[in-house]
Amino acid sequence: MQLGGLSCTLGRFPAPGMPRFQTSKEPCMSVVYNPEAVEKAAREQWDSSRCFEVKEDAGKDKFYCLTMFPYPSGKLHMGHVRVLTISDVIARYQRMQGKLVLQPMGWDAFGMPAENAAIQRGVPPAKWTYENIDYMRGQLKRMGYAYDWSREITTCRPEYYRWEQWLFTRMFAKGLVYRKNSVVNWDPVDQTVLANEQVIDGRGWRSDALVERREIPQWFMKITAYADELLRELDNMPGWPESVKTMQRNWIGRSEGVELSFEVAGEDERLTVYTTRPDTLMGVTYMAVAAEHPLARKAAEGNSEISTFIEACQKTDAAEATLETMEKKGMPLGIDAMHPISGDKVPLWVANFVLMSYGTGAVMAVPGHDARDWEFAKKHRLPIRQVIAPTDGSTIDVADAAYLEHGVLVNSGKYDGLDFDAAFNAIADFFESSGLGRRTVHYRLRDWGVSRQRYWGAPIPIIYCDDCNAVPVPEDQLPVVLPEDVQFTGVGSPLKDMPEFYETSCPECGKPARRETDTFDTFVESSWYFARYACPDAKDAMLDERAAYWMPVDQYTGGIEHAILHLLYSRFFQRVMRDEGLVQSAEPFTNLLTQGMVLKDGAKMSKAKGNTVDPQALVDAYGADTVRLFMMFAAPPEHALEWSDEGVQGSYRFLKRFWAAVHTHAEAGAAGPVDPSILVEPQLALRRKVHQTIQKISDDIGRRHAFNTAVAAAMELLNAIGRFDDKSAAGRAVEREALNAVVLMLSPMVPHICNALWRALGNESVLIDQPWPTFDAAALEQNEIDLVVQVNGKLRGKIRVAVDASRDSIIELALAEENVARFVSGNKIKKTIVVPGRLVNVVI
RNA sequence: GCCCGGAUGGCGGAACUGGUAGACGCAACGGACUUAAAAUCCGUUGACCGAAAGGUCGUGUGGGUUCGAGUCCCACUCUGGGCACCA
Repeated sequence: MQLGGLSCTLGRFPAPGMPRFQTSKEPCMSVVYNPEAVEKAAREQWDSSRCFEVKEDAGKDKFYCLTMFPYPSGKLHMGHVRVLTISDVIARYQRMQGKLVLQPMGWDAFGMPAENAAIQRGVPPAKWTYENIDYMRGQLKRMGYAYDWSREITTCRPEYYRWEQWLFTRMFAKGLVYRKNSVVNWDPVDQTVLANEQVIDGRGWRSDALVERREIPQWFMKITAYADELLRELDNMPGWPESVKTMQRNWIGRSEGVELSFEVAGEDERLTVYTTRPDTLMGVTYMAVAAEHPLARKAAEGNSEISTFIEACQKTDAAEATLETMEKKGMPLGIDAMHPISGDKVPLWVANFVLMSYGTGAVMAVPGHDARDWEFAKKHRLPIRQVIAPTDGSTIDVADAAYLEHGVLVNSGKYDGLDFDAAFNAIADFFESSGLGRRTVHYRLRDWGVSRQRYWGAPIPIIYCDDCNAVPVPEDQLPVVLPEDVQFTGVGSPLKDMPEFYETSCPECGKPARRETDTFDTFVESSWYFARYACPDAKDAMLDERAAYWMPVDQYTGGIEHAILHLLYSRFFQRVMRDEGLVQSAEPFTNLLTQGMVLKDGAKMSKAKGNTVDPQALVDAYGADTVRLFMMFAAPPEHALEWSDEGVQGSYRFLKRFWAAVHTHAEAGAAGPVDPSILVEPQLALRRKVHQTIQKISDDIGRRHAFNTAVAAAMELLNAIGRFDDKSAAGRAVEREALNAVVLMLSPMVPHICNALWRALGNESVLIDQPWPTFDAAALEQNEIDLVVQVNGKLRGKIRVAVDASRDSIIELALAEENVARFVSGNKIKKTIVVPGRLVNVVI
């Protein structure tokens, strides 16, 4: 971004105060808008009164307003500014509604970027993180966000993460965590585990080596134990966007199906598969197993072609998107399974798209009625058999494409003629009665793997003992503190080279034992921080009774990119905490606002892409209010916002006009209260506009969260005030009421300038404690309104009618309108539609 | 590949419940002020036809429903997000 030129023209603001307008009462106020001075004064006022620090008060309506806390990446970026401003506007608006508003801030402080910085610049992750936090905290304060800083949380501090270690041990006791093998991306050159993000086109980002799938033992949390509740409760969450709920429903992916087993020639163990389409069972023409499947391994022993293929299968990363888009490859194993009903031989293949860790590691293939199976069968010339026909009797050819709909069974022996439900039940019954299978409910959702082979994370509180196996660290030995003074090289975790960290004794038998050196996924910290803000200083418990007061969060705001993982994990943790007796509510977030991303050059702003825009330069040039205003005005909050450097000036210009309008009015002297009974038409019109605008902005902010149209409405009103030229006492009273309303209504968005303008208008009170303005219905009343007249749906004229005009008199006026009459003349009117208050449509 | 969004002037967007498409702002152009520039103020600005009145077209593409569609339905195109180790 090029702001060098800007600072030349904008860096030299006129010195505060021009003698002509200076008053002794407000030394830094003048008709020249000086954002730096105005904002500093407001900040000092808020800081010294500590007005955003809140204490629980059972007698008051609480409002917990929260933003997804930032990762301390170095400095604020536009995405932060956008979401934090949205949340701040809501918080300040709710305060004006009389609520006791909690708006806390903290740091999602563990994560990979700190390790990357350590590798690149040799700074220890802890030092880098704490320095970033200090810098970014300063930036947030400069933006004027209404935070209760006394509740600040930093997740890399032991006093924070000790409680998630504690919860983990509680979950261990309840059987909600377990250890199993799972796949990671292994970089064979750097000898390290890579994040999916660090794999580019199947190669390690630094080493450029082909990444391998490797299985290692890892800890899992049983989120699937809550799958059904997490799914069902979505139906009772009206405060969440439908799109997010739909994404979560699909992610959880509940399906009802049948688990059934096939006999394998020469094997004792049967091969089990899960299917939601048992009705297509007679169409199975082959089966596929994962490369890691024991049957594949066994077949590879005497066959170098198969073992080469299996090796090749493992030379790929573990991301689902990769698996789904890569070329589907497979090889026959030379082993046959037996079809459980027909007894036919079904060839067994090994395939690269089947994963051992998902489900049973084996699938039955019905190429006639499954798109992926169809493609694979075509490629490998496997038979495709039609066993389902359309219910409407039409014919299809499975040689052209798989038929995916439910239908009637054909070519299925005794099951022929059955529909989906009947066939499902008949075949499920067959397996259940023969003991070879059973009906099951299956979830796409998998248990949450929380182990990370990284240094900069919270240590997993487990001790491995040769005799006692994996033992959780006892509560009185928590926290397991992550050493912060380490040599970080990037090859493996330094914890693995620190005997002083991992050497310990078994809590159960006392023998020498070894600590777990893996750390938690950073999503663990972000899955409960919202509750900890209620009682950040609680020493003896994860949460105390204050959490019951503040939770659930009334308004949660964050990026749509978190629609699934973070929000689902948080919903899971909230339930774990509930079952531990720590909170009451099952759901952590009552209302969710997912703000769109700030894009630059059509892509998400990220350090990795190098397309970030630094808000600091804008704040330096124009002040925080201009940046806040622009972010609110540029787009509705849910939309992606394509960043453009232009347009910020427009917001700045508006604030200058706003400032000048208030001061010009105030310089002219006092103004009394409005007496509606003596107003005449232009005064009534402005007053009507004022109260219309109050009505609109209240709805825009309070209900719709449409901050962009709220700003537009305020701009319109200010334009109307500018055109209003009435120096009479009544005129000045109306203008004063109008300006007071604009200041109040813009104050959540641009709080600093409004703080100053409120005083300039002669108000002695503190702006942030003012109630939100209410509109006067009497001021909205009108005698006449304009209606649009259409002929056959096309706009042909406008008429002005009395508000209470009858339908007949409206039609009469409409037909009399000159242009309308021209289009109607000589035609028979078929019908006339009158939409009260809007339009007349004459159909000819 | 699968799931969830989006597409409206030169640009960001408005139109909330199917009822005046383009509010508000940016940019551009013209004018005022100025020695000049910046800042500020005033005006014009969807395309086309017309002297004007007014008309025709127009909300990614192609169909449909309706008196009336940016909005609802069907089929596409392009594009953003997510896909379990970025946060």
